[in-house]
Amino acid sequence: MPELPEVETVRLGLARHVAGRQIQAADVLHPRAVRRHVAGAADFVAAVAGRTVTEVRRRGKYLWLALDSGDAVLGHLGMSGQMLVQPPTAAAGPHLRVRFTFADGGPDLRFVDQRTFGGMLVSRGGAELPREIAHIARDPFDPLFDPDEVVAALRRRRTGVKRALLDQTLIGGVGNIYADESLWRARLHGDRLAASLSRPVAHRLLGHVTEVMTEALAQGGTSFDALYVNVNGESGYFDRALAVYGREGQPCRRCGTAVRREPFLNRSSYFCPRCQPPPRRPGPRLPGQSRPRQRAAG
DNA sequence: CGCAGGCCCTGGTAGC
DNA sequence: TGCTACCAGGGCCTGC
Repeated sequence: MPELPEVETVRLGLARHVAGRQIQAADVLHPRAVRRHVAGAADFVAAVAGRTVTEVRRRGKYLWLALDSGDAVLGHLGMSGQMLVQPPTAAAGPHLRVRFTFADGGPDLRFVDQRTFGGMLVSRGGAELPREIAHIARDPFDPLFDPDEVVAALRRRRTGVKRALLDQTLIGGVGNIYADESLWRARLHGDRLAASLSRPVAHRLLGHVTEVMTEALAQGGTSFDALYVNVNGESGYFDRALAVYGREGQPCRRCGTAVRREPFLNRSSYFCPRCQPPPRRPGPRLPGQSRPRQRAAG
């Protein structure tokens, strides 16, 4: 699933293959792909036609093409989105949602998204930073990312530390995979109350977050070639390096204890029950804490 | 305002 | 074989 390292890999690919080129036209093949462009698909298309891509930028899991008009084509890959650079003659796959052709007659940019959680919009005047994502916090790859500030904010949260890590208004770019991996490295259970972490422990956790995503980016960077801007939907080459995510029942790489999977926010958390002991709960159950599977009412 | 949880969506797969 | 249920899950939205 595309998290920060994967999105940054895509950004690098787009910067290489799309920056500096003039868009000839855009074609929206599925309305849901531009559902967040409230002015509609026709307006989206009109806003990009004839514009030149000046830069490709990113914050957290969002990325955008800065245009010479001052606008931006803002995109999010969701769970299954891909930005593919393909020859205009390449056949359209079943999940092609938006296609951009270029005035130079070179490769198209194609937004392909099976599950349609992703999408695009044109942000007016958003070339520098789209206002639509002003609430997204800086991510660890951002030069202005301030660990002290994030640690302070984290320690103000009265919720589980994993929930806090996934909150994009606190820290950008962390998803389920890297949250679990970071917590394993820090030997912390995700249900630990964020506010209960000491300042040094919180700093150490943040260091692991940065470290694991940096390592993943280094792996992701190896896996795209000239005409294919990699996302590949899966975890990429980094999946073989994962310590806990997706490894239910397999031995912890540190202590050999079987990795456990538990329901978490209608998805899963993976952790080592020995290295990452669940917090004791003397009082009422912590909200958001893992609990046995419950069926939704209805 | 902080926080919890529902919902959106589809293809692959497990189970019956 | 064909059906159902489940799974992946980021972010927006609502409600408390």
